Amino acid sequence: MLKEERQRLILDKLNTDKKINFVELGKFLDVSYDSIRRDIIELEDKGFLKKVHGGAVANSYLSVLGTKTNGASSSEELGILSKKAQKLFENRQTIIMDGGTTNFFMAEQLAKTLELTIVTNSTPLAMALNEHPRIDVIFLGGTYFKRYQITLGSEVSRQLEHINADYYFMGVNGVDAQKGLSIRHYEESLIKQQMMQAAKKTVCCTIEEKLNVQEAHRVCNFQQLDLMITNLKPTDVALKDFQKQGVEII
Amino acid sequence: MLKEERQRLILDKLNTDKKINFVELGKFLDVSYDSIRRDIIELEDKGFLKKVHGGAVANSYLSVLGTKTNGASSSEELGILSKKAQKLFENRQTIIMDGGTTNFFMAEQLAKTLELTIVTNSTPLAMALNEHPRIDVIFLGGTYFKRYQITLGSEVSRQLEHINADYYFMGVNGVDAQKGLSIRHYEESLIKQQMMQAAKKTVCCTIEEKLNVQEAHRVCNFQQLDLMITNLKPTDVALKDFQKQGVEII
DNA sequence: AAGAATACTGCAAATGTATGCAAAGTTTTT
DNA sequence: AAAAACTTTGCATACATTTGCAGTATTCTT
Repeated sequence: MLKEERQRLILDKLNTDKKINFVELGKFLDVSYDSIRRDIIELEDKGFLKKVHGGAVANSYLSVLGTKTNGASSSEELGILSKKAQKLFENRQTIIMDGGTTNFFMAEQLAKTLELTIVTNSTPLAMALNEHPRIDVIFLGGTYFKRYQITLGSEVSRQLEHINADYYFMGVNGVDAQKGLSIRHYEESLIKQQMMQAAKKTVCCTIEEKLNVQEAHRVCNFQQLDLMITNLKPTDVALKDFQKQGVEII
Repeated sequence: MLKEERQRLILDKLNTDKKINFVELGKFLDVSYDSIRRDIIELEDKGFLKKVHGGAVANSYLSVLGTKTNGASSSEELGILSKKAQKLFENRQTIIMDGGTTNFFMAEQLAKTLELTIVTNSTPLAMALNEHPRIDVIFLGGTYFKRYQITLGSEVSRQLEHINADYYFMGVNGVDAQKGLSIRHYEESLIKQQMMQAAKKTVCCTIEEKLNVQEAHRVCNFQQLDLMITNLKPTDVALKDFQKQGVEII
Protein backbone atom coordinates (compact mmCIF):
# COMPACT_ATOMS: atom_id res chain seq x y z
CA MET A 1 0.00 0.00 0.00
CA LEU A 2 1.33 3.40 -0.93
CA LYS A 3 1.86 5.92 1.78
CA GLU A 4 -0.22 8.48 -0.02
CA GLU A 5 -3.02 6.03 -0.46
CA ARG A 6 -2.98 5.29 3.21
CA GLN A 7 -3.01 8.95 4.12
CA ARG A 8 -5.96 9.48 1.83
CA LEU A 9 -7.80 6.70 3.66
CA ILE A 10 -6.91 8.24 6.99
CA LEU A 11 -8.37 11.56 5.92
CA ASP A 12 -11.48 9.89 4.60
CA LYS A 13 -11.95 8.03 7.82
CA LEU A 14 -11.36 11.16 9.80
CA ASN A 15 -13.92 12.89 7.70
CA THR A 16 -16.65 10.45 8.56
CA ASP A 17 -15.66 9.61 12.13
CA LYS A 18 -14.25 13.01 13.13
CA LYS A 19 -11.69 11.19 15.26
CA ILE A 20 -9.37 8.23 14.85
CA ASN A 21 -7.35 5.95 17.05
CA PHE A 22 -3.86 4.81 16.05
CA VAL A 23 -4.14 1.25 17.26
CA GLU A 24 -7.52 0.59 15.67
CA LEU A 25 -6.50 2.21 12.46
CA GLY A 26 -3.27 0.24 12.34
CA LYS A 27 -5.19 -3.00 12.54
CA PHE A 28 -7.78 -1.82 10.09
CA LEU A 29 -5.22 -0.84 7.46
CA ASP A 30 -2.88 -3.67 8.41
CA VAL A 31 0.20 -1.56 9.03
CA SER A 32 2.18 -0.94 12.15
CA TYR A 33 1.17 1.53 14.78
CA ASP A 34 4.26 3.55 13.96
CA SER A 35 3.44 4.03 10.34
CA ILE A 36 0.05 5.40 11.25
CA ARG A 37 1.60 7.64 13.83
CA ARG A 38 4.11 8.96 11.33
CA ASP A 39 1.38 9.55 8.79
CA ILE A 40 -0.58 11.50 11.32
CA ILE A 41 2.42 13.66 12.12
CA GLU A 42 2.91 14.36 8.45
CA LEU A 43 -0.72 15.20 7.91
CA GLU A 44 -0.68 17.46 10.90
CA ASP A 45 2.29 19.34 9.45
CA LYS A 46 0.30 19.92 6.34
CA GLY A 47 -2.55 21.16 8.48
CA PHE A 48 -5.15 18.52 7.68
CA LEU A 49 -5.77 17.38 11.21
CA LYS A 50 -4.82 17.77 14.81
CA LYS A 51 -2.87 15.08 16.59
CA VAL A 52 -4.03 14.24 20.09
CA HIS A 53 -2.97 11.65 22.61
CA GLY A 54 -3.91 8.27 21.21
CA GLY A 55 -5.09 9.48 17.84
CA ALA A 56 -6.16 12.49 15.84
CA VAL A 57 -9.19 14.71 15.44
CA ALA A 58 -10.58 16.57 12.47
CA ASN A 59 -9.28 20.05 11.89
CA SER A 60 -12.06 22.56 11.41
CA TYR A 61 -10.77 23.37 7.95
CA LEU A 62 -10.77 19.79 6.86
CA SER A 63 -12.26 19.50 3.44
CA VAL A 64 -15.56 17.81 3.00
CA LEU A 65 -15.20 15.76 -0.09
CA GLY A 66 -18.43 13.85 0.30
CA THR A 67 -20.68 16.68 -0.75
CA LYS A 68 -22.91 14.13 -2.32
CA THR A 69 -25.79 12.60 -0.49
CA ASN A 70 -25.19 10.35 2.46
CA GLY A 71 -26.68 7.09 1.33
CA ALA A 72 -29.68 5.77 -0.50
CA SER A 73 -32.25 6.00 2.25
CA SER A 74 -31.52 9.61 2.94
CA SER A 75 -31.62 10.32 -0.75
CA GLU A 76 -35.11 8.87 -0.95
CA GLU A 77 -36.24 11.10 1.87
CA LEU A 78 -34.75 14.09 0.12
CA GLY A 79 -36.69 13.20 -2.99
CA ILE A 80 -40.02 13.27 -1.20
CA LEU A 81 -39.16 16.46 0.59
CA SER A 82 -37.91 18.14 -2.51
CA LYS A 83 -41.04 17.31 -4.46
CA LYS A 84 -43.20 19.02 -1.86
CA ALA A 85 -41.01 22.09 -1.87
CA GLN A 86 -41.18 22.52 -5.64
CA LYS A 87 -44.79 23.71 -5.38
CA LEU A 88 -43.70 26.86 -3.62
CA PHE A 89 -41.63 28.19 -6.46
CA GLU A 90 -43.13 30.64 -8.93
CA ASN A 91 -41.59 32.66 -11.68
CA ARG A 92 -39.98 35.98 -10.79
CA GLN A 93 -39.41 35.10 -7.19
CA THR A 94 -36.24 35.86 -5.33
CA ILE A 95 -35.13 33.05 -3.05
CA ILE A 96 -32.37 32.87 -0.48
CA MET A 97 -30.88 29.41 -0.09
CA ASP A 98 -27.90 28.58 2.05
CA GLY A 99 -25.71 25.48 2.21
CA GLY A 100 -26.47 21.92 3.13
CA THR A 101 -27.38 18.76 1.30
CA THR A 102 -31.10 19.42 1.39
CA ASN A 103 -30.88 22.77 -0.32
CA PHE A 104 -28.36 21.44 -2.79
CA PHE A 105 -30.67 18.62 -3.72
CA MET A 106 -33.65 20.93 -4.06
CA ALA A 107 -31.73 23.30 -6.26
CA GLU A 108 -30.81 20.47 -8.58
CA GLN A 109 -34.43 19.40 -8.82
CA LEU A 110 -35.78 22.83 -9.74
CA ALA A 111 -37.69 22.93 -13.01
CA LYS A 112 -35.50 24.03 -15.88
CA THR A 113 -38.18 26.47 -17.01
CA LEU A 114 -38.43 28.34 -13.73
CA GLU A 115 -37.42 31.96 -13.78
CA LEU A 116 -35.96 32.76 -10.40
CA THR A 117 -33.30 34.78 -8.70
CA ILE A 118 -31.47 32.73 -6.15
CA VAL A 119 -29.28 34.34 -3.53
CA THR A 120 -26.80 31.98 -1.93
CA ASN A 121 -23.55 31.70 -0.02
CA SER A 122 -22.91 28.10 -1.02
CA THR A 123 -20.48 27.32 -3.83
CA PRO A 124 -21.83 23.84 -4.62
CA LEU A 125 -25.33 25.26 -4.79
CA ALA A 126 -24.30 28.01 -7.19
CA MET A 127 -22.62 25.46 -9.39
CA ALA A 128 -25.62 23.15 -9.26
CA LEU A 129 -27.61 25.96 -10.85
CA ASN A 130 -25.31 26.09 -13.86
CA GLU A 131 -27.77 23.78 -15.52
CA HIS A 132 -30.72 26.12 -15.02
CA PRO A 133 -30.61 28.72 -17.75
CA ARG A 134 -33.42 30.89 -16.41
CA ILE A 135 -32.22 31.14 -12.86
CA ASP A 136 -30.11 34.14 -11.94
CA VAL A 137 -27.69 33.58 -9.13
CA ILE A 138 -26.42 36.21 -6.73
CA PHE A 139 -23.49 34.95 -4.78
CA LEU A 140 -22.77 36.41 -1.38
CA GLY A 141 -19.02 36.90 -1.05
CA GLY A 142 -16.99 36.76 2.10
CA THR A 143 -14.66 34.49 3.98
CA TYR A 144 -14.90 31.03 2.54
CA PHE A 145 -15.37 28.17 4.99
CA LYS A 146 -14.04 25.07 3.37
CA ARG A 147 -15.66 22.66 5.72
CA TYR A 148 -19.13 23.75 4.75
CA GLN A 149 -18.23 25.21 1.39
CA ILE A 150 -20.01 28.45 2.16
CA THR A 151 -19.00 32.03 2.71
CA LEU A 152 -19.58 33.73 6.04
CA GLY A 153 -18.57 36.88 7.86
CA SER A 154 -19.33 40.56 7.78
CA GLU A 155 -19.09 40.86 4.03
CA VAL A 156 -21.91 38.36 3.57
CA SER A 157 -23.84 40.19 6.22
CA ARG A 158 -23.39 43.52 4.50
CA GLN A 159 -24.59 42.20 1.19
CA LEU A 160 -27.66 40.70 2.79
CA GLU A 161 -28.72 44.14 3.98
CA HIS A 162 -29.70 44.99 0.44
CA ILE A 163 -31.71 41.87 -0.25
CA ASN A 164 -35.48 41.51 -0.13
CA ALA A 165 -36.37 37.96 -0.94
CA ASP A 166 -39.66 36.13 -1.10
CA TYR A 167 -38.46 33.01 0.62
CA TYR A 168 -35.51 31.90 2.64
CA PHE A 169 -34.85 28.17 2.55
CA MET A 170 -32.89 27.51 5.67
CA GLY A 171 -30.71 24.46 6.12
CA VAL A 172 -30.17 23.42 9.71
CA ASN A 173 -28.56 20.67 11.75
CA GLY A 174 -31.35 20.34 14.26
CA VAL A 175 -35.03 21.18 14.62
CA ASP A 176 -36.70 20.96 17.98
CA ALA A 177 -40.18 22.18 18.90
CA GLN A 178 -38.95 23.73 22.15
CA LYS A 179 -35.30 24.48 21.50
CA GLY A 180 -35.86 25.83 18.03
CA LEU A 181 -33.68 25.55 14.93
CA SER A 182 -30.02 25.09 15.65
CA ILE A 183 -26.70 24.69 13.95
CA ARG A 184 -23.13 23.78 14.84
CA HIS A 185 -21.27 26.82 13.68
CA TYR A 186 -21.69 30.10 15.49
CA GLU A 187 -20.94 32.48 12.65
CA GLU A 188 -23.28 30.56 10.44
CA SER A 189 -26.11 30.95 12.91
CA LEU A 190 -25.70 34.71 12.75
CA ILE A 191 -25.85 34.79 8.98
CA LYS A 192 -28.94 32.61 9.05
CA GLN A 193 -30.63 35.05 11.36
CA GLN A 194 -29.90 37.79 8.93
CA MET A 195 -31.14 35.75 6.03
CA MET A 196 -34.44 35.42 7.85
CA GLN A 197 -34.62 39.21 8.10
CA ALA A 198 -33.96 39.51 4.42
CA ALA A 199 -36.87 37.30 3.35
CA LYS A 200 -40.62 37.64 3.67
CA LYS A 201 -41.02 34.01 4.65
CA THR A 202 -38.65 31.47 6.08
CA VAL A 203 -39.00 27.83 5.15
CA CYS A 204 -37.12 24.98 6.73
CA CYS A 205 -36.71 21.76 4.82
CA THR A 206 -35.58 18.92 6.98
CA ILE A 207 -35.48 15.16 6.90
CA GLU A 208 -36.78 13.25 9.90
CA GLU A 209 -33.32 12.48 11.28
CA LYS A 210 -32.90 16.11 12.21
CA LEU A 211 -36.15 16.38 14.13
CA ASN A 212 -35.73 16.71 17.90
CA VAL A 213 -32.04 17.34 17.47
CA GLN A 214 -30.40 20.26 19.26
CA GLU A 215 -27.10 21.72 18.21
CA ALA A 216 -24.96 24.35 19.87
CA HIS A 217 -26.26 27.53 18.28
CA ARG A 218 -29.90 28.47 18.04
CA VAL A 219 -30.89 30.35 14.93
CA CYS A 220 -34.48 31.04 15.96
CA ASN A 221 -37.48 29.59 17.76
CA PHE A 222 -39.60 27.11 15.96
CA GLN A 223 -42.59 29.49 15.94
CA GLN A 224 -40.60 32.03 13.95
CA LEU A 225 -40.71 29.69 10.99
CA ASP A 226 -43.38 30.24 8.38
CA LEU A 227 -43.29 26.75 6.98
CA MET A 228 -41.59 23.45 7.63
CA ILE A 229 -41.25 20.77 4.98
CA THR A 230 -40.31 17.24 5.95
CA ASN A 231 -40.27 13.89 4.24
CA LEU A 232 -43.04 12.71 6.57
CA LYS A 233 -46.78 13.10 6.16
CA PRO A 234 -47.98 16.19 8.00
CA THR A 235 -50.15 13.94 10.14
CA ASP A 236 -47.26 11.70 11.16
CA VAL A 237 -47.08 11.14 14.90
CA ALA A 238 -43.43 12.22 14.93
CA LEU A 239 -44.61 15.72 14.07
CA LYS A 240 -47.13 15.94 16.91
CA ASP A 241 -45.08 18.32 19.05
CA PHE A 242 -44.36 20.52 16.06
CA GLN A 243 -48.00 20.69 14.94
CA LYS A 244 -48.94 22.27 18.27
CA GLN A 245 -46.75 25.28 17.61
CA GLY A 246 -48.96 26.77 14.94
CA VAL A 247 -46.37 26.57 12.19
CA GLU A 248 -47.58 25.28 8.86
CA ILE A 249 -46.10 21.86 8.12
CA ILE A 250 -46.26 20.02 4.81
CA MET B 1 5.51 -1.94 -26.98
CA LEU B 2 5.64 1.73 -27.79
CA LYS B 3 6.21 4.21 -25.05
CA GLU B 4 3.11 6.16 -26.02
CA GLU B 5 0.99 3.07 -25.90
CA ARG B 6 2.35 2.18 -22.50
CA GLN B 7 1.75 5.62 -21.13
CA ARG B 8 -1.82 5.48 -22.33
CA LEU B 9 -2.27 2.20 -20.50
CA ILE B 10 -0.80 3.72 -17.38
CA LEU B 11 -3.25 6.58 -17.50
CA ASP B 12 -6.12 4.21 -18.08
CA LYS B 13 -5.12 2.14 -15.14
CA LEU B 14 -4.72 5.19 -12.99
CA ASN B 15 -8.16 6.30 -14.01
CA THR B 16 -9.78 3.14 -12.76
CA ASP B 17 -7.57 2.39 -9.77
CA LYS B 18 -6.72 5.96 -8.71
CA LYS B 19 -3.27 4.68 -7.80
CA ILE B 20 -0.41 2.79 -9.34
CA ASN B 21 2.39 0.67 -7.96
CA PHE B 22 5.53 0.48 -10.05
CA VAL B 23 6.39 -3.11 -9.33
CA GLU B 24 2.90 -4.44 -10.05
CA LEU B 25 2.61 -2.39 -13.17
CA GLY B 26 6.01 -3.45 -14.41
CA LYS B 27 5.04 -7.08 -14.18
CA PHE B 28 1.64 -6.42 -15.65
CA LEU B 29 3.01 -4.63 -18.70
CA ASP B 30 6.12 -6.78 -18.82
CA VAL B 31 8.63 -3.98 -18.93
CA SER B 32 11.33 -3.07 -16.49
CA TYR B 33 10.66 -1.19 -13.36
CA ASP B 34 12.76 1.67 -14.64
CA SER B 35 10.75 2.22 -17.75
CA ILE B 36 7.60 2.50 -15.75
CA ARG B 37 9.24 4.87 -13.36
CA ARG B 38 10.51 7.03 -16.20
CA ASP B 39 7.09 7.06 -17.78
CA ILE B 40 5.60 8.21 -14.54
CA ILE B 41 8.13 11.02 -14.26
CA GLU B 42 7.27 12.11 -17.76
CA LEU B 43 3.56 11.98 -17.13
CA GLU B 44 3.98 13.94 -13.96
CA ASP B 45 5.83 16.69 -15.79
CA LYS B 46 2.91 16.90 -18.13
CA GLY B 47 0.56 17.21 -15.20
CA PHE B 48 -1.34 13.98 -15.67
CA LEU B 49 -0.64 12.48 -12.30
CA LYS B 50 1.26 12.85 -9.11
CA LYS B 51 4.30 10.71 -8.46
CA VAL B 52 4.71 9.42 -4.94
CA HIS B 53 7.17 7.11 -3.27
CA GLY B 54 6.64 3.69 -4.81
CA GLY B 55 4.05 4.67 -7.36
CA ALA B 56 1.67 7.37 -8.48
CA VAL B 57 -1.75 8.67 -7.60
CA ALA B 58 -4.39 10.33 -9.67
CA ASN B 59 -4.17 14.05 -10.00
CA SER B 60 -7.47 15.51 -8.83
CA TYR B 61 -7.50 17.95 -11.70
CA LEU B 62 -8.07 15.19 -14.15
CA SER B 63 -10.75 13.53 -12.12
CA VAL B 64 -12.67 16.74 -11.59
CA LEU B 65 -12.46 18.29 -14.99
CA GLY B 66 -11.40 15.12 -16.77
CA THR B 67 -13.84 15.16 -19.61
CA LYS B 68 -13.98 18.92 -19.86
CA THR B 69 -10.33 19.43 -20.65
CA ASN B 70 -9.48 20.47 -24.13
CA GLY B 71 -7.31 17.55 -24.94
CA ALA B 72 -4.11 16.03 -23.69
CA SER B 73 -1.78 18.52 -25.30
CA SER B 74 -3.27 21.45 -23.48
CA SER B 75 -2.95 19.66 -20.17
CA GLU B 76 0.69 19.06 -20.87
CA GLU B 77 1.25 22.72 -21.53
CA LEU B 78 -0.54 23.63 -18.35
CA GLY B 79 1.74 21.33 -16.40
CA ILE B 80 4.85 23.07 -17.63
CA LEU B 81 3.40 26.50 -17.07
CA SER B 82 2.13 25.68 -13.62
CA LYS B 83 5.47 24.38 -12.53
CA LYS B 84 7.11 27.65 -13.42
CA ALA B 85 4.49 29.66 -11.60
CA GLN B 86 4.86 27.72 -8.36
CA LYS B 87 8.19 29.41 -7.70
CA LEU B 88 6.47 32.74 -7.19
CA PHE B 89 4.42 31.71 -4.20
CA GLU B 90 5.68 32.32 -0.70
CA ASN B 91 4.04 31.98 2.66
CA ARG B 92 1.87 34.84 3.92
CA GLN B 93 1.20 36.25 0.52
CA THR B 94 -2.20 37.41 -0.63
CA ILE B 95 -2.99 36.46 -4.16
CA ILE B 96 -5.87 37.41 -6.42
CA MET B 97 -6.80 34.70 -8.89
CA ASP B 98 -9.75 34.86 -11.21
CA GLY B 99 -11.37 32.14 -13.30
CA GLY B 100 -10.09 30.01 -16.14
CA THR B 101 -8.55 26.61 -16.51
CA THR B 102 -5.01 27.86 -16.10
CA ASN B 103 -5.66 29.39 -12.71
CA PHE B 104 -7.70 26.41 -11.63
CA PHE B 105 -4.90 24.07 -12.53
CA MET B 106 -2.33 26.19 -10.77
CA ALA B 107 -4.44 26.40 -7.64
CA GLU B 108 -4.68 22.64 -7.48
CA GLN B 109 -0.94 22.26 -7.86
CA LEU B 110 -0.12 24.58 -4.98
CA ALA B 111 1.91 22.94 -2.24
CA LYS B 112 -0.25 21.69 0.59
CA THR B 113 2.02 23.39 3.08
CA LEU B 114 1.77 26.86 1.58
CA GLU B 115 0.17 29.49 3.77
CA LEU B 116 -1.63 31.91 1.52
CA THR B 117 -4.71 34.04 1.30
CA ILE B 118 -6.36 33.68 -2.05
CA VAL B 119 -8.96 36.14 -3.23
CA THR B 120 -11.13 34.87 -6.04
CA ASN B 121 -14.39 35.26 -7.87
CA SER B 122 -14.36 31.74 -9.29
CA THR B 123 -16.42 29.02 -7.63
CA PRO B 124 -14.45 26.06 -9.03
CA LEU B 125 -11.23 27.67 -7.87
CA ALA B 126 -12.55 28.19 -4.36
CA MET B 127 -13.64 24.58 -4.23
CA ALA B 128 -10.32 23.35 -5.58
CA LEU B 129 -8.71 24.94 -2.56
CA ASN B 130 -10.75 22.81 -0.18
CA GLU B 131 -7.83 20.44 -0.21
CA HIS B 132 -5.33 23.05 0.94
CA PRO B 133 -5.76 23.39 4.65
CA ARG B 134 -3.44 26.34 5.05
CA ILE B 135 -4.90 28.49 2.35
CA ASP B 136 -7.55 31.01 3.35
CA VAL B 137 -10.03 31.88 0.67
CA ILE B 138 -11.87 35.15 0.31
CA PHE B 139 -14.70 34.85 -2.15
CA LEU B 140 -15.84 37.95 -3.97
CA GLY B 141 -19.63 37.93 -4.11
CA GLY B 142 -21.78 39.38 -6.82
CA THR B 143 -23.81 38.38 -9.81
CA TYR B 144 -22.94 34.84 -10.75
CA PHE B 145 -22.13 34.14 -14.39
CA LYS B 146 -22.82 30.51 -15.05
CA ARG B 147 -20.96 30.35 -18.26
CA TYR B 148 -17.67 31.19 -16.66
CA GLN B 149 -18.59 30.15 -13.14
CA ILE B 150 -17.44 33.45 -11.74
CA THR B 151 -19.09 36.41 -10.08
CA LEU B 152 -19.02 39.86 -11.62
CA GLY B 153 -20.65 43.24 -11.20
CA SER B 154 -20.51 46.17 -8.85
CA GLU B 155 -20.55 44.09 -5.72
CA VAL B 156 -17.33 42.35 -6.74
CA SER B 157 -15.92 45.69 -7.64
CA ARG B 158 -16.81 47.17 -4.27
CA GLN B 159 -15.16 44.32 -2.38
CA LEU B 160 -12.01 44.65 -4.43
CA GLU B 161 -11.61 48.22 -3.23
CA HIS B 162 -10.52 46.90 0.13
CA ILE B 163 -7.98 44.42 -1.14
CA ASN B 164 -4.22 44.87 -1.30
CA ALA B 165 -2.72 41.77 -2.79
CA ASP B 166 0.84 40.82 -3.64
CA TYR B 167 0.04 39.23 -6.97
CA TYR B 168 -2.84 39.09 -9.36
CA PHE B 169 -2.87 36.05 -11.59
CA MET B 170 -4.93 37.09 -14.54
CA GLY B 171 -6.60 34.63 -16.85
CA VAL B 172 -7.22 35.94 -20.34
CA ASN B 173 -8.50 34.80 -23.71
CA GLY B 174 -5.91 36.57 -25.78
CA VAL B 175 -2.46 38.07 -25.43
CA ASP B 176 -1.05 40.25 -28.16
CA ALA B 177 2.13 42.31 -28.00
CA GLN B 178 0.43 45.30 -29.65
CA LYS B 179 -3.23 44.87 -28.83
CA GLY B 180 -2.63 43.87 -25.22
CA LEU B 181 -4.51 41.40 -23.05
CA SER B 182 -8.09 40.85 -24.04
CA ILE B 183 -11.16 38.93 -23.09
CA ARG B 184 -14.60 38.13 -24.49
CA HIS B 185 -16.83 39.44 -21.79
CA TYR B 186 -17.09 43.17 -21.19
CA GLU B 187 -17.99 43.14 -17.52
CA GLU B 188 -15.22 40.72 -16.86
CA SER B 189 -12.67 43.01 -18.46
CA LEU B 190 -13.68 45.76 -16.03
CA ILE B 191 -13.26 43.55 -13.02
CA LYS B 192 -9.89 42.42 -14.27
CA GLN B 193 -8.79 46.03 -14.55
CA GLN B 194 -9.78 46.53 -10.97
CA MET B 195 -8.01 43.39 -9.88
CA MET B 196 -4.84 44.83 -11.39
CA GLN B 197 -5.30 47.92 -9.26
CA ALA B 198 -5.72 45.79 -6.18
CA ALA B 199 -2.42 43.93 -6.56
CA LYS B 200 1.18 45.04 -6.47
CA LYS B 201 2.11 42.90 -9.43
CA THR B 202 0.08 41.39 -12.23
CA VAL B 203 1.07 38.07 -13.70
CA CYS B 204 -0.43 36.52 -16.78
CA CYS B 205 -0.18 32.78 -17.25
CA THR B 206 -1.00 31.72 -20.75
CA ILE B 207 -0.47 28.78 -23.02
CA GLU B 208 0.87 29.36 -26.49
CA GLU B 209 -2.51 29.04 -28.19
CA LYS B 210 -3.56 32.34 -26.71
CA LEU B 211 -0.55 34.26 -27.96
CA ASN B 212 -1.27 36.74 -30.74
CA VAL B 213 -4.99 36.33 -30.15
CA GLN B 214 -7.20 39.39 -29.85
CA GLU B 215 -10.60 39.30 -28.24
CA ALA B 216 -13.27 41.99 -28.03
CA HIS B 217 -12.36 43.69 -24.77
CA ARG B 218 -8.94 44.88 -23.87
CA VAL B 219 -8.02 44.62 -20.21
CA CYS B 220 -4.69 46.38 -20.47
CA ASN B 221 -1.65 46.86 -22.65
CA PHE B 222 0.98 44.22 -22.67
CA GLN B 223 3.52 46.53 -21.08
CA GLN B 224 1.33 46.95 -18.04
CA LEU B 225 2.03 43.37 -17.11
CA ASP B 226 4.76 42.66 -14.60
CA LEU B 227 5.36 39.09 -15.64
CA MET B 228 4.15 36.66 -18.24
CA ILE B 229 4.45 32.91 -17.81
CA THR B 230 4.00 30.62 -20.78
CA ASN B 231 4.62 26.98 -21.51
CA LEU B 232 7.36 27.96 -23.96
CA LYS B 233 10.99 28.64 -23.28
CA PRO B 234 11.56 32.36 -22.78
CA THR B 235 13.88 32.30 -25.76
CA ASP B 236 11.30 30.71 -28.06
CA VAL B 237 10.93 32.52 -31.35
CA ALA B 238 7.16 32.78 -30.85
CA LEU B 239 7.85 35.15 -27.97
CA LYS B 240 10.07 37.47 -29.99
CA ASP B 241 7.53 40.29 -30.26
CA PHE B 242 6.72 40.02 -26.60
CA GLN B 243 10.32 40.10 -25.48
CA LYS B 244 10.75 43.50 -27.10
CA GLN B 245 8.17 45.04 -24.79
CA GLY B 246 10.31 44.92 -21.69
CA VAL B 247 8.01 42.64 -19.74
CA GLU B 248 9.65 39.81 -17.87
CA ILE B 249 8.81 36.48 -19.44
CA ILE B 250 9.51 33.08 -17.96
C1' DA C 1 1.57 7.08 43.14
C1' DA C 2 1.30 2.80 40.46
C1' DG C 3 0.10 0.64 36.45
C1' DA C 4 -1.46 0.91 31.78
C1' DA C 5 -1.51 3.02 27.60
C1' DT C 6 0.64 5.80 24.41
C1' DA C 7 4.64 8.38 22.37
C1' DC C 8 9.36 8.98 20.96
C1' DT C 9 14.09 7.50 19.46
C1' DG C 10 17.35 5.08 16.95
C1' DC C 11 18.26 1.30 14.19
C1' DA C 12 18.30 -2.21 10.55
C1' DA C 13 15.96 -4.30 6.71
C1' DA C 14 13.38 -3.65 2.82
C1' DT C 15 12.05 -1.01 -0.64
C1' DG C 16 12.37 2.88 -3.78
C1' DT C 17 15.17 6.65 -6.42
C1' DA C 18 18.61 8.85 -9.31
C1' DT C 19 22.20 8.50 -12.43
C1' DG C 20 25.38 6.95 -15.77
C1' DC C 21 26.24 3.66 -19.13
C1' DA C 22 25.96 0.53 -22.94
C1' DA C 23 23.05 -2.04 -26.04
C1' DA C 24 19.08 -1.98 -28.91
C1' DG C 25 15.92 0.43 -31.53
C1' DT C 26 14.29 4.74 -34.28
C1' DT C 27 14.60 8.53 -36.99
C1' DT C 28 17.07 11.68 -39.83
C1' DT C 29 20.58 12.80 -42.92
C1' DT C 30 23.55 11.94 -46.56
C1' DA D 1 20.67 2.05 -48.41
C1' DA D 2 24.25 3.20 -45.19
C1' DA D 3 25.75 6.24 -41.76
C1' DA D 4 24.93 9.41 -38.21
C1' DA D 5 22.26 11.23 -34.59
C1' DC D 6 19.05 10.57 -31.36
C1' DT D 7 15.82 7.86 -28.15
C1' DT D 8 14.59 4.34 -25.44
C1' DT D 9 15.58 0.57 -22.50
C1' DG D 10 17.52 -2.37 -18.88
C1' DC D 11 20.98 -2.77 -15.66
C1' DA D 12 24.43 -1.63 -12.01
C1' DT D 13 25.60 1.47 -8.65
C1' DA D 14 25.24 4.53 -4.85
C1' DC D 15 22.02 7.03 -2.23
C1' DA D 16 17.36 8.05 0.09
C1' DT D 17 12.95 6.87 2.10
C1' DT D 18 9.85 4.01 4.43
C1' DT D 19 8.77 0.60 7.68
C1' DG D 20 8.53 -2.27 11.81
C1' DC D 21 10.67 -3.19 15.99
C1' DA D 22 12.80 -2.82 20.54
C1' DG D 23 13.85 -0.11 24.20
C1' DT D 24 12.86 3.94 26.83
C1' DA D 25 10.31 8.04 28.05
C1' DT D 26 6.07 10.30 28.68
C1' DT D 27 1.24 10.84 29.56
C1' DC D 28 -3.17 9.17 31.17
C1' DT D 29 -6.19 6.69 34.40
C1' DT D 30 -7.52 5.11 38.60
